[in-house]
Amino acid sequence: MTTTSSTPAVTDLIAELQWRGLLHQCTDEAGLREHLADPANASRKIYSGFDPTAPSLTIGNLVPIMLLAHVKRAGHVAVALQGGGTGLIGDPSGKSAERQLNTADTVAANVEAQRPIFDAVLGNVEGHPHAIANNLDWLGGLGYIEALRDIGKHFSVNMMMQKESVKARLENREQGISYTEFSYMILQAYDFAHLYEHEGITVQIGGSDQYGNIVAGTDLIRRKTAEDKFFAAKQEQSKEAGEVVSFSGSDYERLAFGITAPLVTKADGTKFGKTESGAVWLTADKTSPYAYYQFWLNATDDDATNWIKIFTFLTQDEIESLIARHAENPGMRELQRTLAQHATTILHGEEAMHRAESAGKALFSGEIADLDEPTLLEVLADVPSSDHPKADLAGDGLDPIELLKRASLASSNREAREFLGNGSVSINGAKIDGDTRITESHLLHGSLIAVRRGKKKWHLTRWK
RNA sequence: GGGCGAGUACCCAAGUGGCCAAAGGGGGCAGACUGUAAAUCUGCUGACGUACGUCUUCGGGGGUUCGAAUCCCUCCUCGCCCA
Repeated sequence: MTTTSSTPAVTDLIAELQWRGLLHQCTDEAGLREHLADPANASRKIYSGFDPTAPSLTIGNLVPIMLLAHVKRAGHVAVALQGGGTGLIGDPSGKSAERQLNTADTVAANVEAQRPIFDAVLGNVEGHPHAIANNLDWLGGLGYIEALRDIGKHFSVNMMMQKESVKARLENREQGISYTEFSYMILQAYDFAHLYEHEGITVQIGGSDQYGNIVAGTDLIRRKTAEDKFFAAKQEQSKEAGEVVSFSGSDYERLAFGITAPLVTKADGTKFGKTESGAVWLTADKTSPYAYYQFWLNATDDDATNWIKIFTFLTQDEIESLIARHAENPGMRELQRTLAQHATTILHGEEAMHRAESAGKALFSGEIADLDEPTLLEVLADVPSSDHPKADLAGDGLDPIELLKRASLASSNREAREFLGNGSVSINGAKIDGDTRITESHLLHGSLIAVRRGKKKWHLTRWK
């Protein structure tokens, strides 16, 4: 699906981000508009950085990835920068306490584990092929003396202490901040400068908590790179024209730009991307496509209204009419369903989305008894399972209390009785009570019994 | 270093000798309703037992008492005030 057609899906990146609610701050909006619209440079290179603090990324990190996707759709080149070097230091932004340093091996493994996520999301977006870089490639060999002389000289400690990420920690006497984390900003700024110099990357995007780091980068570029290249060119140009050399403020600003996206929130004020069972991850090993689909499907009306703009590529018209239809008949939950379908497809592909969708339909209706064996196994693929001897079902059969304990759906006899008394247990979709004996007649396809407790907790038992 | 105050279950919080496995709220689990929602209502919520019950728990340790979350001693932690 990757194409390089001359007419991009999105003609104005800034406007696109704006209506989607993805534009929070910009270092120089007018300048950036001009920069992106320059017909001589139709394709700008734009990057966002990702911290390898875990072997996967969470749904919160999806926002800057979606920003990169829009970059690509707008005909520019999207670059995902993995922080294999900066991850060894630790970003204090948004952190109230000093962090435990990860080992180099852990960081390297995390970088590897996160990489497929970028290909998964960006790979299917039309536009110029995206790129993935790792800042360990240039930070790893950076000498301390060299860094202090070439980079550190451009940073005022006074300015650094004013940055929100640092200030918060300086004001907190309990926590403080180590020199290591204090220096993080310098490294991230250096990344931008390096990418600017060597790769021609001119725009950095990120979450709103990254604004300080991003500005540090544009500042460094102005001080470091600009003084050599830009002004030499300008001087040459002026000499030819016989003019007196002069620099205006805007000359400085037009070199590199930063955009941030707002922090995605939930209408009820709780943290976005958390469920009862923890964070929502972007890899199937940590959050299955089924669970991922369910996360989006369970969005409230207000949240779905905001999120569908952020996490799908549907057009403004499509979204507006969808929201209108939803307002007429909210019970249909077409809005949530569309969000879940598109978001799941973007990350896990269409096939996985369909599987997740039909699994959800079967599991929530409870109508699984009539499914053929392959379908049943597929529907229950993400559900915990266990093996048991078939002989236990012979004769009188098995006590349902025992079954619940074996399926880890109850932790004691007392609890099991409570659930059975509540009418919250069903087998193969049919409710049972404490008197129901589990026998061979309950077996589906000769070897399977699906147990459900409550609405959402399933367990598959296999009998041999 | 001195003075005062506080530490109770997953969290907040009441309880100041027996009626305390410990009020109330939150959270959690489950049921009804519903849109796999929100709101609402109901039940459960230390553990184990069908149950009269048994065991463990009110910062740690020790003591007084027939009996302690509650009284005494001591230690620890936190907060506020003074040095």
